[in-house]
Amino acid sequence: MQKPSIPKGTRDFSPEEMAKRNYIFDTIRSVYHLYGFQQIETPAMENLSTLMGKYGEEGDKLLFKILNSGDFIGGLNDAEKTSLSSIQLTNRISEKGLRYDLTVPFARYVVMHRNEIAFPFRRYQIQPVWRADRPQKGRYREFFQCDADIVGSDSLINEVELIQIIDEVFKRFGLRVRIKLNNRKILSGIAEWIGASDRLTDITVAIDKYEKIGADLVNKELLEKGLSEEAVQKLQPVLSLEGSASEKFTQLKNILRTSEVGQKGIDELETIFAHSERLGLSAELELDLRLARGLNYYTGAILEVKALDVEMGSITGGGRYDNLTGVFGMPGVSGVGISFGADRIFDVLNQLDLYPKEALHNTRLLFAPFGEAEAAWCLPLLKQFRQAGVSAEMYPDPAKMKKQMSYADNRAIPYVAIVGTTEMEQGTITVKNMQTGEQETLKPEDLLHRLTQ
RNA sequence: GUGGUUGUAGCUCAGCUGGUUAGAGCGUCGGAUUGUGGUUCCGAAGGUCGCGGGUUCGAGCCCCGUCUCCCACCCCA
Repeated sequence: MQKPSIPKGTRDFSPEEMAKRNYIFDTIRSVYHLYGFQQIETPAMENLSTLMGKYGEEGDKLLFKILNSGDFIGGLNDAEKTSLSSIQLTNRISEKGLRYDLTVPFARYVVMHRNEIAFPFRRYQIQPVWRADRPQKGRYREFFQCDADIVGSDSLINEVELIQIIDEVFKRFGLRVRIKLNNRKILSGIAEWIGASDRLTDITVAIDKYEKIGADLVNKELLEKGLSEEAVQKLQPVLSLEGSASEKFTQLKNILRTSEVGQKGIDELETIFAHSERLGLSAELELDLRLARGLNYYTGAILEVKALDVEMGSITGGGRYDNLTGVFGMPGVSGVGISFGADRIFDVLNQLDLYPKEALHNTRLLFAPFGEAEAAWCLPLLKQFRQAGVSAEMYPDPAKMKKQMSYADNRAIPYVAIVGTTEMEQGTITVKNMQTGEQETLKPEDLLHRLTQ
């Protein structure tokens, strides 16, 4: 018999891990509700035609494809079997794929349900997504995203609200973060200004690495991508802008004074900054002109969140996309959204051990009967405690007290109710506090009262 | 997808230049203790040495392939 295993980049979650993960999901969910977002779910698999071409060439490669059911090879003749390229063959034998993110399926959802939706539509969605990426620390092939989007509204107030949500969620986690903001329109303006409008994607991909690899290597990459020496030189003062957001805005306005789109981007960000500063934030809010983000459907504000106290990639991302539903035949709908990376947040909270004790809820009371008669006597009590909201369980087998005690110890159950013939006769329970080791004999209703105070 | 690295008990790891029956700690289970856990003592179970092939009288160790883990790219949560 072969040892069992699970696919590369996937994980099992133990009860303890699930308690922690649910704490994360519950926290995010309750903040979403607080801000008036409604939950939807979409299927794990989508038609490949929905997914392909939405994430760029790289993204298409990372899609998990599902083999057609039945005799998927039957429709091919012998010549096709040998002559088709693997891409052509894929198109013939696979027409479904696992979702790569939640945003594109959401766009598909909005188009299909446009007549039922009241716009502006504030929806959230917490589901797993799959990417055929090579796994690494903080990178899995199956992971959860926690998306919130607002579609059908151009207002920058939506961006401000999403930033408030991010701030509130990380405040509740007790995690210090920096929210980095930029705007694709500013990046367009910069590309225009250095005379390389057509190279926007290459520029954004390169400068996105600035923090990691430094100015020299970014410039080297830009030159390799075919930008002129002059254009790269012209870019330098923009990339190295320092100071507060307002100082950066002042300088940027001057640099991009001839670029209409650039000015628009600056105006948008200034509005978002002004509102956010007025409302107040616990997190740091930073204008980062080197922030670019890969997903090429973003058209306006873009944002990313970094944890301050631990080394980890971005733990939340988002931005505005002006025409995501356009590819599904519904033009003119603007949306803006964020996505919490639950799996990375999980890793970060683990490293810093930031879980509140009460979040890792557990059985509070274990009934430890000496035999079957005692167990039967305990059953109604068990029900009574549960009805009063005390999470309780009973050791079901007639086992030695030592074994029942070590079970309670192992499960970290704080109270054990010991019931033997003496207790049954007297109608009492002997309760042991597992932390202090103290033990006393009480009437069941007194114990119940104590545990529900 | 490219390059590198790793894999021995449930976990963390030893294992000599290739040489008899592959070890330790922790954990698990049983007992010391038939009404009491966390400490202590005694004992036991648990391994096709990731998988497949090769070299050799002989392979955990050498060679090839493959899978996995981790790291750097690519990209991203």
